[in-house]
Amino acid sequence: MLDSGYVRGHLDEIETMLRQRGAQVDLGRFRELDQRRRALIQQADALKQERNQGSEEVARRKRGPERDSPETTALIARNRALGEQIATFDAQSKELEAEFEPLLLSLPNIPSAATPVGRSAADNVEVRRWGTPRAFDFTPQAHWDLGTALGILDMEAAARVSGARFAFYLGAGARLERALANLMLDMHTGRHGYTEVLPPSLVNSKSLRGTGQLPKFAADQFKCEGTDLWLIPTAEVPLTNFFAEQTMDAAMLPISVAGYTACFRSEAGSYGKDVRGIIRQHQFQKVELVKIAHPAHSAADHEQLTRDAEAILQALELPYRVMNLCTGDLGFGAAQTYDLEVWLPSQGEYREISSCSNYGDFQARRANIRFRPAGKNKTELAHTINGSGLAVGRTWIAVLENYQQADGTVLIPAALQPYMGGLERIAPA
RNA sequence: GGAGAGGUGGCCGAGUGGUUGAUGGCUCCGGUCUUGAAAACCGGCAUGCCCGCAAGGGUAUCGUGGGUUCGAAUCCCACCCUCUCCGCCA
Repeated sequence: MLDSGYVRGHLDEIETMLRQRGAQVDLGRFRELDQRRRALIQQADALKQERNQGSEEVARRKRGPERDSPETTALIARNRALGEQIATFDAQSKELEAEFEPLLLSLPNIPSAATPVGRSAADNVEVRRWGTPRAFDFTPQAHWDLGTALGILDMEAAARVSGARFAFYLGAGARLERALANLMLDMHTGRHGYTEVLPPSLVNSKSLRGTGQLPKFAADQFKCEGTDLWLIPTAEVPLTNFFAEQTMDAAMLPISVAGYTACFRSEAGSYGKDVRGIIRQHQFQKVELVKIAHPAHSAADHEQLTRDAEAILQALELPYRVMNLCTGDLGFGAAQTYDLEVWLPSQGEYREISSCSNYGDFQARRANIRFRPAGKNKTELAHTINGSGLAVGRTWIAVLENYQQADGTVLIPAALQPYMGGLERIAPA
């Protein structure tokens, strides 16, 4: 969420920003509601002041000889009348807030200066590249063919049991998922200084509002019928909201947490080539990294978190590149985002496997995440940063496709073998 | 799920209708003292919104939402959460 006073003072700038994002938001409506709202507040507050002074006067009289004088009675009557006027104003105010607040909550974050201006993913800027895509002397298979033939992936069963966009992982396939998650968590907690957190998979709507999924993106989430509970679309939601309504000591920043969870996204619709396989699922597993940062250091912390995610790809020896997302491709709440894209041989291109974003104070303002600067008593909004470290399902795909052999077997990357009970190769059962 | 107790500021903890945004303590910040530190002492220390260049002023907030009242942290209702006991369960 943006600061409403800031928006008021920077309408032109915000308009430019929205255009660069390709967003459609009616700022004229904002201006109108904001003006009416402030006028209403001024009138109501003036009446409330009058009433409060009246009540104090009544209290004073009640203690003295005038306690039941006609003047006192008249004063009480006048206050009652004021109360009725105030009630009218408050009702109007409430109605107006019901439109104003969602409008404010639906404004996306302002891209940071480090974010390139552009229309779409085609305008994202490549920052660096690691590894070289392997040269195949045979036509590499897609992960769904490989996985099905190896008996480690069963999408037909998932369609019967759950529906489209779910998967069963079997045998070495299930183990591979678990091994990847363990490798990632071990590296992040052991070498990168993150504290492991196992959060709830269901959160309330307040938390989703805190991280920015609500109110705008309700349709992308799964909600549990008859409750205020939602399946988390990413561990970012519980991990970030863990710090909601909290005031951190500046000396503790940045706070780094990592969690492995299932993620649930409704994402109903068609995605071209992604309708096949497990690139896009209603449920996938992910290791998520979250940092609560000092505003002065959040850019550096964002870089570090991105490097931490990259370290996993390097450990697995998977070729990837880092993209600095342009304004047109930037997520709703992000000020700057680095996407990590892993090489997928069957598609002959780099595909997103992690998204590392600095949110600035956008989420912190919604969730009220504060810190107390050293030497000061005043608290300030913290910055929040998060990123996948990594999306385990897509890492599973990358391992299968990049390590496949001509005979249809898949070699296990050296770093992963200890997590696979020493298994060096996945072959048909 | 049932019964009981309770939710107050960064933390602990007073406060059952009228200078209570809230006593006191702790933490923290500034200062005095000290070679330095500690201790002691003095002062300061919640947040949102509105007006204001600012100083400052106003308003709202004692789990959340309603209600009663001239006036609510205090009374009433609903909901949420925590704790204790029971039930159920991995």
